[in-house]
Amino acid sequence: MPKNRRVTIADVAARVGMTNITVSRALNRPEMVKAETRSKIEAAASELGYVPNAFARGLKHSESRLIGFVTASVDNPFYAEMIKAVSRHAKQHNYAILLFDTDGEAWLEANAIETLLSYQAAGIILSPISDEPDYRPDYIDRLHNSDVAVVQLDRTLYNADFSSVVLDNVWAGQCVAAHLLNRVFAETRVSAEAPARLLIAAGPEQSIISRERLAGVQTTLAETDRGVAVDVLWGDYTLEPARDDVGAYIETYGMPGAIFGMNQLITLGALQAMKAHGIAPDTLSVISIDRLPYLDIFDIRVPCVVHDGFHAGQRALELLLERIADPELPQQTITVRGELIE
Amino acid sequence: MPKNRRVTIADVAARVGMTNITVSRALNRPEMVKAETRSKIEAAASELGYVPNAFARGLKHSESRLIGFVTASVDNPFYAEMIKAVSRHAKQHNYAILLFDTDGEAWLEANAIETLLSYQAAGIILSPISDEPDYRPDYIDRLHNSDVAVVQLDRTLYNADFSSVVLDNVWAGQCVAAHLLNRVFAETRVSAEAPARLLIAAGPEQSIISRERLAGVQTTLAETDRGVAVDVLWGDYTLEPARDDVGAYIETYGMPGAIFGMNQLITLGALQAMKAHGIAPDTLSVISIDRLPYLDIFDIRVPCVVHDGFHAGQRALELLLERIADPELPQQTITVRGELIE
DNA sequence: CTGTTAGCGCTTTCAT
DNA sequence: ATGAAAGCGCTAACAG
Repeated sequence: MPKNRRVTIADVAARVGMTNITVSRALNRPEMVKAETRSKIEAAASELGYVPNAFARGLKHSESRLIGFVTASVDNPFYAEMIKAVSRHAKQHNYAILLFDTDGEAWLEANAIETLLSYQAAGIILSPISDEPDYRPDYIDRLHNSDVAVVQLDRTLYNADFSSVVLDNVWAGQCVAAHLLNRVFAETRVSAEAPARLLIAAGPEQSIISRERLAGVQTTLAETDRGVAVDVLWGDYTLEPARDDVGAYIETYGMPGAIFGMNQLITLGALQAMKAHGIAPDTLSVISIDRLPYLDIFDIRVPCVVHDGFHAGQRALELLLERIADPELPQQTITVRGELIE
Repeated sequence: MPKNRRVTIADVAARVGMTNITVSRALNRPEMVKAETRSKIEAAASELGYVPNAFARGLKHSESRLIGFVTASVDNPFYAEMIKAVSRHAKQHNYAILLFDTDGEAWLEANAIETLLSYQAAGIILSPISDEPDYRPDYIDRLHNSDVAVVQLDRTLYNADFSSVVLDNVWAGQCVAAHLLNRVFAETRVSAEAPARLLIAAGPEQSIISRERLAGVQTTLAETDRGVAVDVLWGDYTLEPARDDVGAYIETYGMPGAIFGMNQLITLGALQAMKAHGIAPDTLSVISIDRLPYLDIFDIRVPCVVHDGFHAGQRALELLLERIADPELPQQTITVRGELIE
């Protein structure tokens, strides 16, 4: 059986002996049509299996009910959580989500933006591949010149004038340092010769997020007279380099007083390195940003600063909807503060 | 500064003193246009910031480059992996992904399908909220009557005639049973009075997937003369009921010989229940389907049958593309077999 | 190689 | 309360 030609509004109209426009109205502005006509039309529509054509409608209005979500990694659990939040709230407002996983590639990110523009996306939630100052993609201007609403999420483009929902990274660093001072370096006294060492496994050296987290740690440490020396290993927010570099560090300098992993994957890398060097997790204090899921079931406690991804995603969508409703609104930045979980 | 009206093909045409169609051709069929004209047009297009209107194009062709991905849980890591695979391969073929998280709600699933139909989606990858025989959503017929390609992924609708990529659930069950016979119940002898007990924490009682996994276990156990009694706790693939029911079971019947959790969350629930009852993970053998990530770092070994979500997603997209290319192709079922990881 | 015409499906005028 | 006509932006089909 060959598939039937698509049912249009005209087919429905013919069926009930009316014209297109009446059908259109019956379906979209029911109050403008006599109740009797309307129910005839509705019956005919569902009988024929009428489905409105989103393209025709979009072309007419030159606006769409599409929101783009652009991220470097759908499979990062923190992003998955944010996607879930965005998706859930978007559909409450009758928007659908176009999802782009850029895989960390600049050209895929540029493509994604281009595609969203061509679909007249009402808004874009953008978590770019990099927050480093020298990443200045060409699409920034096109975005500014178009009338899409844009909200950056978690990562932001350096100096780009868009709204954003970001984490309070300085605070997260302070939190980590405060916890370490209380628990791990509590005994430490000023001692220039053999200072206590804190090893920080960070993201990229130019990443603003990493630098803020580091700055948070340093300011809090500087407020005390405890002589804690900080060693930083720059990485890229993935597991492998963190594992290798922490391993190399331990071989060269021995065990530090504590290790701070700047995200989930980095921390897991550090823990793997420790395991490879026969260091049990409870011998060496490890602290993280982002939760290491379900470890509590096994009585492994890695304290961490946890951010509510669901909340962040929801706020981003709210910001986006506000800007869609009123494009003249000033850009806003919302900061989401994490919480230390022991 | 007010946003400029959208740049159309006509604006570009005016700029270079040509007509629409030439511009259209220069952009889409470069070989049909004189090289010189083409480069003038390309220059003008990029200068004006021309972006093709996907709606106009879609309306014209009555086809879109959109693929729908409908799932009950974006935040399930197994699905996240499949989404990543689908997304990566879709963009290689110039398709974008419309993502719908149905949150386990039938009406949201129906909405998602409706929306995809209205966007003339070229194809839909569908992982429905339930594979139980009494879940027969209305949209099945609409899907059959339309010309969207549909591939079911992981979960399938009972008796719906769509292609699908599913896991080899019977085999997974057999694998689990074989492993238990080798390692845990190796010593067990026929003993009608006090048989060894295997506790299975399953999904919904009517779920085909759960029943297949169970059937796999039972056939393999039946091939031996080891007297292993199987107790099944039906649940819903989430953590909490598994945790509570396993806890209650342990209180009533004491510790079983082994526990088999039918997915990641169920197994985690079982492990939580064990912890609550002071049973260390290495005292009681636990086996799972789906990997419990990163536990090896902590020397916790929960053997599991692991399925390659990335591969499954990729196969699903391939199947979909084949059907988009040739809608007359017969429906196919691809079975992905897991692997036991100790 | 380039232009004219027409139409995809829908909805916004402006009538009736 | 309903209808006629026009057009959103783009591209087949058919000239030239």
